[in-house]
Amino acid sequence: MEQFKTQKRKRKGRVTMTTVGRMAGVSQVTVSRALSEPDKVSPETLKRIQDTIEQTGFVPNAIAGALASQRSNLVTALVPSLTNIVYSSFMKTFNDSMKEANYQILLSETGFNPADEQEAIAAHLSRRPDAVLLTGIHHSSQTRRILLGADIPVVEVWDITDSPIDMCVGFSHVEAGRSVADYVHNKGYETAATVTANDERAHRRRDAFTSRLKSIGASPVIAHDCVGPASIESGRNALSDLVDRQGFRGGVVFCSSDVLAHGVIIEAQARKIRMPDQMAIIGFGDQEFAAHLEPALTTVRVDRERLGEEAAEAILARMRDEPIARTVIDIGFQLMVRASA
Amino acid sequence: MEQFKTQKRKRKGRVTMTTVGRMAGVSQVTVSRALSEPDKVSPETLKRIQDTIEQTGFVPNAIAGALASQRSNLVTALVPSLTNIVYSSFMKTFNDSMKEANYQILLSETGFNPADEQEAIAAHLSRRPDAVLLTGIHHSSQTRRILLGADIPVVEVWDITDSPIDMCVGFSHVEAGRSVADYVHNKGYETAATVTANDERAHRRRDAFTSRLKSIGASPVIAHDCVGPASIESGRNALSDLVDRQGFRGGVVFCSSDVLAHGVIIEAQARKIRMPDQMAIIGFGDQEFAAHLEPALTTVRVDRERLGEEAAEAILARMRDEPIARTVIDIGFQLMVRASA
DNA sequence: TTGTAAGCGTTATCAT
DNA sequence: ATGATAACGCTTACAA
Repeated sequence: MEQFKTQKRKRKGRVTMTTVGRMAGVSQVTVSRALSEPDKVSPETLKRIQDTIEQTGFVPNAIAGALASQRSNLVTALVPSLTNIVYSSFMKTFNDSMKEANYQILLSETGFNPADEQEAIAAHLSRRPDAVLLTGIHHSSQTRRILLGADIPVVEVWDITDSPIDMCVGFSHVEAGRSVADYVHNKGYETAATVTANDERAHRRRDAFTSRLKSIGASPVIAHDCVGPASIESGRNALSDLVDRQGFRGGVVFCSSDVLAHGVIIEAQARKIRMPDQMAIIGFGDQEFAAHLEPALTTVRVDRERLGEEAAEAILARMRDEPIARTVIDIGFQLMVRASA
Repeated sequence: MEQFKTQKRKRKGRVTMTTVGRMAGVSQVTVSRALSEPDKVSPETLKRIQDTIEQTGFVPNAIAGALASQRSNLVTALVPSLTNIVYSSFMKTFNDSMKEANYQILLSETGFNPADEQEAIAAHLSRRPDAVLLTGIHHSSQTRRILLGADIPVVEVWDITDSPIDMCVGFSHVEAGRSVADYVHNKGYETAATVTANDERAHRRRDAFTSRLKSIGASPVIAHDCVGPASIESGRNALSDLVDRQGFRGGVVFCSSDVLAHGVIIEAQARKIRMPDQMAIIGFGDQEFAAHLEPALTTVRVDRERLGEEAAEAILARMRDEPIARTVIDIGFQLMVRASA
């Protein structure tokens, strides 16, 4: 049979509001309205439009929508690592809260150096997000500048400062390190060691811990700094190093993360070191497993779920043009004393 | 008339290519070219434009660019969970590979039910991504339809099928379950139990494991199914249940993830059960810690890093309009035999 | 209730 | 090498 192309197709026959409208016998605007303000469209028209949409599988073009309305319904976020549960746990609640308000999250990993961050932020801003979440408070001045120029809510998390770019939700790493030092001192541990991942904030906790102990007059702290990221393996290696090469003979070990502490515990067990009397272990983060290790891990709890929610709430409040009560929210931390120290 | 136009809708002084051009004494188009094809612009003009960009902190509007060019440089991905290392590890390499090709990733969590997925996919497609990654191979027919209608590369990962929507990178969960069963049988373990998280693919591995053992003529497998997601805690509870309530007296335990297996090991240790002779443990996933537990965990390794890379490569090849060698890539799995079983 | 028209800030296509 | 002009597919006045 002869087949005629009855339709002249521009572009692979993409379905737009215009085509939907044509099929439903209305104008493009009416289709737009049917989607965003259904009340303002007569029931019959609405029905016809909805049927056509269903039938064609039409999906509105949010890009065009964003360009026209100057709102992208996009929020971008930068985290140091996509695979680290510490960050993904607050991103999860942040994501959930924002999704509820109909925002999508564009997530990227920040490299370690500020130049990378700047590039990443520019890439994000080119998508014209309605808000931005950043992990950490140290940013280049150029970064701050273009962020301020974007004129959108910005929330910095997982650390705290008096002078945020816009808003800030986090806690003091220095205070956390000091608190652990005080606990250790009050418990009467004679000697202390640190096991620290390669992470700027972990370093700050370690330094605060060490200098607090020093100022209290305790004996010098032995330090093992891991080369890479935290892992069970590097925790085990760390204890081996402390014991075999640095002459650590017992006392307390403050680890920069629960994962490292876990590795230390496994290694100590393998070496038949009794915990906590011969060796006490303190972690950081209070991850899910911390309470369920043997011995249960003493650690510092940060409410990451709440952090994500507060960050979302801060952004949403600003978007609603609400008066902002506090632009800096300290969610604090809590020492979870368990069997290991 | 023209006087009115000028007064229309005055917005905040956003910097656009037009304003940059005005400042640099060229037209908007030339600014666009300076950014995308610098060679086609005279060195002096280029310099002037670049200076102006630097000075104004201009960030190109990718939304407008995407609308005009019909390419978003966006790829969207759907994973079951943002916090599960299993998924984040292949998303990391996928992300890295795509970023290298100048794509950004929009990531979302899929709920458990297919209706959620459909909604999520529609939301993603509205951003007009240049490609889509999905976790899993089971999708509603409407989902398949709008995905096909989008006419972009689609890759389904972490499972395998002969009839992918477009392309597929993964492995057979059924084969994995069977392999473990064969190993268990050859090792001569008399009794077996399973500890399984609430996850469709984990169920398939469990069922394949159980029915293979049955067909070989082994004694029935005792099963503990966790309510929530995998965790150390649920692993410990699982073993308690198996031993205290289901009368499991030893043999081998096949866990649906290394995390659960870890919990089982901790509980077994706490109960002074000797491993592997009294009780052998097998995990799934070969996560970083598996090799470093005591006893080191026997588990099934899936090369998640490679999976992410292959998925990216598949998408990129299709975008380059290269002939596609295989639309289904089986990356397989490998039994890592260690001390625990 | 529905439609018309003017953007939104780019890229693509031709001219010059 | 540079520019004018038309898309791109929507939203937002404003008109009917």
